[in-house]
Amino acid sequence: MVDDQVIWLPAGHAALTSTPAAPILRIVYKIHYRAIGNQVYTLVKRMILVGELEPGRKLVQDELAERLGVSRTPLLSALSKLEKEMLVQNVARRGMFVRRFDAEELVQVYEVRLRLEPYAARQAARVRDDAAAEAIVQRARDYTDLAADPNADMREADYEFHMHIMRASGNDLVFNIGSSYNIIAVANTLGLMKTPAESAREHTAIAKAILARNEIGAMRHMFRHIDQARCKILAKVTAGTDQAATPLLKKRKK
Amino acid sequence: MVDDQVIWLPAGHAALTSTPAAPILRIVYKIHYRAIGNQVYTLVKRMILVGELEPGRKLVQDELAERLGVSRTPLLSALSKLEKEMLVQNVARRGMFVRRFDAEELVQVYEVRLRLEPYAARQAARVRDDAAAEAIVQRARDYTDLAADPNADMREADYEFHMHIMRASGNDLVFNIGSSYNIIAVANTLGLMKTPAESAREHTAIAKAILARNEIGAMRHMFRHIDQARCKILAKVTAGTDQAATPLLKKRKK
DNA sequence: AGAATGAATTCTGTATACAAAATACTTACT
DNA sequence: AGTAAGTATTTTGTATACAGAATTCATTCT
Repeated sequence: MVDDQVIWLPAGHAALTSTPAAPILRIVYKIHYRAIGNQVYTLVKRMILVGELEPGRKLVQDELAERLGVSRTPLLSALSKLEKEMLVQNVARRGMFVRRFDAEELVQVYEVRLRLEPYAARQAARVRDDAAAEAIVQRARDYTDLAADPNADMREADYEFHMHIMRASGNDLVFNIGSSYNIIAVANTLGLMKTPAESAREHTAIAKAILARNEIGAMRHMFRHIDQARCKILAKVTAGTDQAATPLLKKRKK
Repeated sequence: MVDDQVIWLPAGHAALTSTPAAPILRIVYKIHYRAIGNQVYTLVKRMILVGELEPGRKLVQDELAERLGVSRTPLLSALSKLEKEMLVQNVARRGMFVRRFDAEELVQVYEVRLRLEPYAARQAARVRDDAAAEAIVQRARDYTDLAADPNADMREADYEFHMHIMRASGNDLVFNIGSSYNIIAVANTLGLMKTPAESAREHTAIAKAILARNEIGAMRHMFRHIDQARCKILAKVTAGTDQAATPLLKKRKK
């Protein structure tokens, strides 16, 4: 169920993936069979997120199907899912287009993240097992390492860190929502909201709190982490508008 | 984008639905064309939510396609979307099954609702226009009226009330998540957590706050409304641990 | 009779086919 | 030459076809 949401690190997530749990109890000895449709879904999703299929681009079905070496049938299933994820938009009788996100939508994504991710962090701190905690700490380290390189693309590392926490929360719905929609924010480089170094510090603090089973700390750190980025986006969006940015928490002034 | 998520009251929601916004600027004079695939999606979703297709039931593609009078191709797209919504589960090479939600998953749904809906109510109170406010108040009235009948099925009215608020919040993503994951409908699968009269009172309070542009009040009322139901479910879950509280009615036929 | 084996059937996953809509291209006309 | 009409081509939306896996049924063997 949680499967096939993974984009950047299939290997890393594979370990986290739960088995399909057939409605009929029966031990399945077979090697994991993965329908072409799902592979196509994952591939196209990656192509979009990586930017190989840029926003606004029309996805000609024959062309894309041939490129992937499959027929249009599994491609259609994949595109249907992507449409539900708002990554792709179907215009009747005209075709599928890679969606273009504007700043306002980005704000909405951040509003949702602001509600869900602090909860996820708190839950992760509460219910995490050692493996999950270690994985999160490792992702924070990875992010920090990568942040040293000023030219590095931080999106993958950011995605991994946040998704691991949602996964560790034990709330599959949150993880599912995250992998379906959170990526949107990641995929959209409206410019970095913070310096990588800044984010790296925050990631480390969050990871530490989860490791220490510090529920409130994990929640607060996560909240601030997201709220700050949200405010920066809001500022950009409402540059000329009266709609005031409403920080739910005052920024700390140093 | 927000289209085709609607289950119970297509007419009511149709007015709320935004037009597709084609990537290519062009005025479309044509009458709204609705792909069979989307209709199939809506129909199957309704069949599942209404219980016509009960949890655990295998969806034989030929059978279902014939019943709907379409081929398997649009059905597959629909099922792909429903799979993403977790309403349906695909078991490789065995088929699609209507998912069964256990109590634990219900708790997860409530945890998510508890984070998103108070925010939605607050936003609705802030940005609502008069039409939206009136619609919400009306839904609260409808709910109250229906609650007078002790045998009434409250689910539709509940769904309508909550979805209208999410829609009025102006955050399409929240609305999308709500309708995608059937958050409301699913949350009610174990039966309503409160008496209809109790809920009716709370709905009225929420609607009133939104009408009065009382942001904090709307948020608080909504929070309490959901939190109480969540607590009751939690109680059920923890209480039922000794006694296997999973009513699995196996239906084997033929 | 009951288990085991194998054939027949059903059903999924995927490819291909086809009609109608949309788009691109030609040609005729002013 | 520039525009409009008409024709050809592409592309979508949907149906049908088909191979092989899963399931059921029939048959044989003990």
